[in-house]
Amino acid sequence: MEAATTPALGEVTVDLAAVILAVTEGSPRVLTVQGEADAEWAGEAGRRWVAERTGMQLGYVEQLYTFGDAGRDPRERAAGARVLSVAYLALVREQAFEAAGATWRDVYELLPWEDRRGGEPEVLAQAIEPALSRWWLAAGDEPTASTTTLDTAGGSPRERAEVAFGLGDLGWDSQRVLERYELLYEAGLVGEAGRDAGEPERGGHAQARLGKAMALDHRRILATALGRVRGKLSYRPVVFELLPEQFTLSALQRVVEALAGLRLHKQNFRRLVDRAGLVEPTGVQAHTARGRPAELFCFRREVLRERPAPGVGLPRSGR
Amino acid sequence: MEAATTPALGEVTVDLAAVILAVTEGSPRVLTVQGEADAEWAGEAGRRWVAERTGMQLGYVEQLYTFGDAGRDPRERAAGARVLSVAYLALVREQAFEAAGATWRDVYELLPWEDRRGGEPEVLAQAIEPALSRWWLAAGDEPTASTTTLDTAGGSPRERAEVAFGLGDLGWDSQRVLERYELLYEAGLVGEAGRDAGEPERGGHAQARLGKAMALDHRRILATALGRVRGKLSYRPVVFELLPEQFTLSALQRVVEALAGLRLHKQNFRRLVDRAGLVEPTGVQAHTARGRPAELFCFRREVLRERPAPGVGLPRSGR
DNA sequence: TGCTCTATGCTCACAGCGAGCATAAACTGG
DNA sequence: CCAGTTTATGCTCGCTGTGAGCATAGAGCA
Repeated sequence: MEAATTPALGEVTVDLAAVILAVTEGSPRVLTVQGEADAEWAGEAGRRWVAERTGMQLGYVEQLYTFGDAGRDPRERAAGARVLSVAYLALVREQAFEAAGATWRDVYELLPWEDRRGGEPEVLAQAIEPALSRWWLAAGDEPTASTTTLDTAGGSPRERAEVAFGLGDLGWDSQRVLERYELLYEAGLVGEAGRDAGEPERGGHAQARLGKAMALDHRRILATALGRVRGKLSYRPVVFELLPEQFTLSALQRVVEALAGLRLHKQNFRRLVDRAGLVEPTGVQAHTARGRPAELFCFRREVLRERPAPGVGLPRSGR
Repeated sequence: MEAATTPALGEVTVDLAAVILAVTEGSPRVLTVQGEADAEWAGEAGRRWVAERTGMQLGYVEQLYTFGDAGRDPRERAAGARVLSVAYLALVREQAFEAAGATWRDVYELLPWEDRRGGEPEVLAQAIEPALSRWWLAAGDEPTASTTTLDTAGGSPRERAEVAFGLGDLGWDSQRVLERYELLYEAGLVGEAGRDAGEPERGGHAQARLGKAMALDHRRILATALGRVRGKLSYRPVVFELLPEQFTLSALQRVVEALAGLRLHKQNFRRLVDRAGLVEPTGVQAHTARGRPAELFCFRREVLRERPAPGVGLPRSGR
């Protein structure tokens, strides 16, 4: 690591990655766009950049993270340069599945352990817990990397795993998406880990890989994005970027649940968005297939002037 | 802006910026280090990179933001390339003022309107409010830029200013540091604005500039960092990265107050950190100059296993 | 009509937090 | 030694937010 003072000029390649999220039919979907582009992105130029590639009109856009780990892109070896990806997160409204040739992927097919709407997914107890505990036993109990930092819980592989996945009596923190993915990666439980290590494809008896792998480090980027959105839900009105102008409270709740990967208490959810002033009734009834018809609501902009952090506040421990 | 599809290879220069924060003698201080370096930073290599330049041992480090606006660096014109800075935020413990030639600067000399520990600073009512209202009157009431996004409050210059600075009966949100700086920049109230526009230095009768200017967009980066730290305070135990191993609750409170720029209710602060399980008593008394001696406490690591988001939770509206 | 399904209203209990009163333990100058 | 100052620490009151559940409303269907 003596390279720390190496000048970077000309040795770094920069590209852009956009993680576009939508919620369709009750499931979060992702569209990843990556490519070279001008460095400026956050403004209108970035919206156009994506629009050109996907034919979509982006709503909310924010910078997500800049990924630059060594070995994250095979082009590095080819070009002899570090490849840096500046990733952006964008939210778009529910829309046609196949928009202009773009292919949406179900987020929870890529990160199955993140969906707890149907209770704790069996992949956790069946595959993840036993594999992780085998891993931390093998890894020993020395704290990983930087003990200097108080933040990254504990430090020992075991403690990190327990906190990230809420094992034992610890609660599930829906925002720790990246921590979980990185643990699974370190423990070799996701396909990318073996691939990046240059292992051949595993055969039948091998450990089942969790979720579907993605190209490069796209799944890590997706995990970062999902964690970010989940966090943002509780203090910014980002959900409304994913919904049509008017919606029923149930629809709103379904979108929140889809992103959070949690089931929420219905009455309390209504009370929350109502009393927080996030929505206002339109007086119009939705025509529903079954059951009592619901009223349509819309986002109440004034809440931005009233509350410093308007959001839907997920429960602390999802179980 | 047809450049959106321009390939970036070779046209982008990347460097690193580190914003190092400490709290000394009750005031937050900043040390900015910028320079070319290897792209990988987050890990040990980055700590060494800073250690080489400043002789400091970093504690907590996280990636802050990647700055890449056009025109942010004069080298762009020279090199004909966009300059991208990947900025990191680091926290270090209270230490000698002059560490190995590094010069600390008082954060609130750079962003004076952010310090409300002595009540609302007079610069707000005296200079900022009148200048901002002149600005929004001149700017008209058309929503700025992207109305597409529901998030960025309101959109009209006036509403943005009112929300960011908590004008009228709106509350002060200590985290909106960047929003405030950018508004002042847009309104031409900080020195960098005129400089970047190529104006000559203002003479006597000109509008007084707010706070001390910094090179390039360092002050914007600092504002980003301060906002991030303030946010982090409430859900991560980052304060303890700035304090010695053992500390009195008053010392802890002073550091939090320094960062938040707010005065906190003493008894409630004690109750908070105590009942949240953030600290544990050591049984040792501190030898104080005056008043009843205080007990020394230390960070309680177990809290990381008990709470999903351990932090000190600042009040929503500081007034 | 009774059943199912979804929407909506309301209550209870408890935790968290803002504000303030009260006391404790050191030092100071008379 | 006492009164006054200063800082630390303990405790209470009241409001709000939130988790959990009971109950009712309104629509379609057998």
